[in-house]
Amino acid sequence: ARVGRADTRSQLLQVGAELISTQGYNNTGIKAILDAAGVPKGSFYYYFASKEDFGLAVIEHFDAHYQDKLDRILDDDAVAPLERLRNFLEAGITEMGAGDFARGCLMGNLAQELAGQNAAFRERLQEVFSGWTARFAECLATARRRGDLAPDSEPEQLAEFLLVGWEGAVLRAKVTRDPQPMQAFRDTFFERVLARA
Amino acid sequence: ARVGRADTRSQLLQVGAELISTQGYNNTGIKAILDAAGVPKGSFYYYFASKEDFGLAVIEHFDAHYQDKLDRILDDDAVAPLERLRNFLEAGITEMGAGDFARGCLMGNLAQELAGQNAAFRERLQEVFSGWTARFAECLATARRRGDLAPDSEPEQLAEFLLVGWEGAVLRAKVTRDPQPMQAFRDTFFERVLARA
DNA sequence: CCCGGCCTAAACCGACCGGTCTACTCGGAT
DNA sequence: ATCCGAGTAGACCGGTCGGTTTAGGCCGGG
Repeated sequence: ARVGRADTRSQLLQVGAELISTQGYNNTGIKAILDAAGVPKGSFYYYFASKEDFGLAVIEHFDAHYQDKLDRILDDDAVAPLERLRNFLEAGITEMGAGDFARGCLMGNLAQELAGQNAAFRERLQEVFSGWTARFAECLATARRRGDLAPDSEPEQLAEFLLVGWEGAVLRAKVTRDPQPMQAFRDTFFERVLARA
Repeated sequence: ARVGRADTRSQLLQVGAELISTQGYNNTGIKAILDAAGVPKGSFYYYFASKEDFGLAVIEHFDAHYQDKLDRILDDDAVAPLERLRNFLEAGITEMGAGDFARGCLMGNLAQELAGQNAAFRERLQEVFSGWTARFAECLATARRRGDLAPDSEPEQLAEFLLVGWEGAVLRAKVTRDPQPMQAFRDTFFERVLARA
């Protein structure tokens, strides 16, 4: 039973992540999450102190799973480092297509809605984004070491540029409803930003 | 009186734009807009059929004013075209600072919250973003004609890249609460994307 | 066998949501 | 002098919001 109960918590986080990434945080009521998960209200406030506490837990939950994805793609030693980055972007395009280009990046959604107003969310999101850029930078540094990037390239700067541009491309794709902005960003990034060897 | 009344409408749009750009669309109630504007509820539904209708009018209102700003900066013949683009980015950084990096881009906010769910908003935002990239592309084409950009540069592609990256930089700045992401994007964009002559 | 705590279950709360409705003010045309 | 419509004013509506409370089912340890 203990196990089944722990599942209730993570099921709420899972369902919450899906609803928030499609509808946004403010527009997703607790009741909607509960209904979608088939869980009564009492359970929600047993596991979470408030909606804010829940939202922060959703970030935690999402980030943990996303780290696994980054491990799988960006630490794949069978693939050249720049190709790993390309695979990461490709995976993002596929995911966006799977959600009909209506979902977007959960962390981006939360940042847009809450970073300006809520310090706790802002600080946690800052950590998540910093973590992602660190992973990109790591990959880019490896590429530079192999000579796939010019020696004067700055991995951290390029990594931040990638994160920022990619989030923007995802946002743009939500508006166009097609993969074109993401594909165009990917191509321009590789051809005009990274092309330097 | 007729004039004073027309002002009520645009005052609602103005106040609405401010509140939405700081709090988001879903999180901004009509009552909050009314209170901030000192206008009773009856007037709101006299001028606007619904909150959605109001939101679309806010886009219209904002876009019209933004076109003026783009005219002033991007058509400034006294300045070289690439410098005009730089001035545009600089103005954005200044504006973000004036709002303590908590406000962000109104169109970006609306896109993030509504593009995935509401077709009317998505289509209108698509037009706005297309209009902006067209202005950027125009400026970039002028630069290419002057020889400030390599002849094989593609203005439209670069313009889309700029829009996307800039929206992402604004989002990132909301999280870091400082101008660094926007400055870094600007520098990398000019040094590594446009540098080619 | 029964106790005590984990967890479910849902009725319930005040506040607030978007939206409706009616009463009213007031300036200009007749 | 009157009337008419533009626009103001705000009470009011059903529904939903985030959050609280009370009750009880389930299950392991004594």
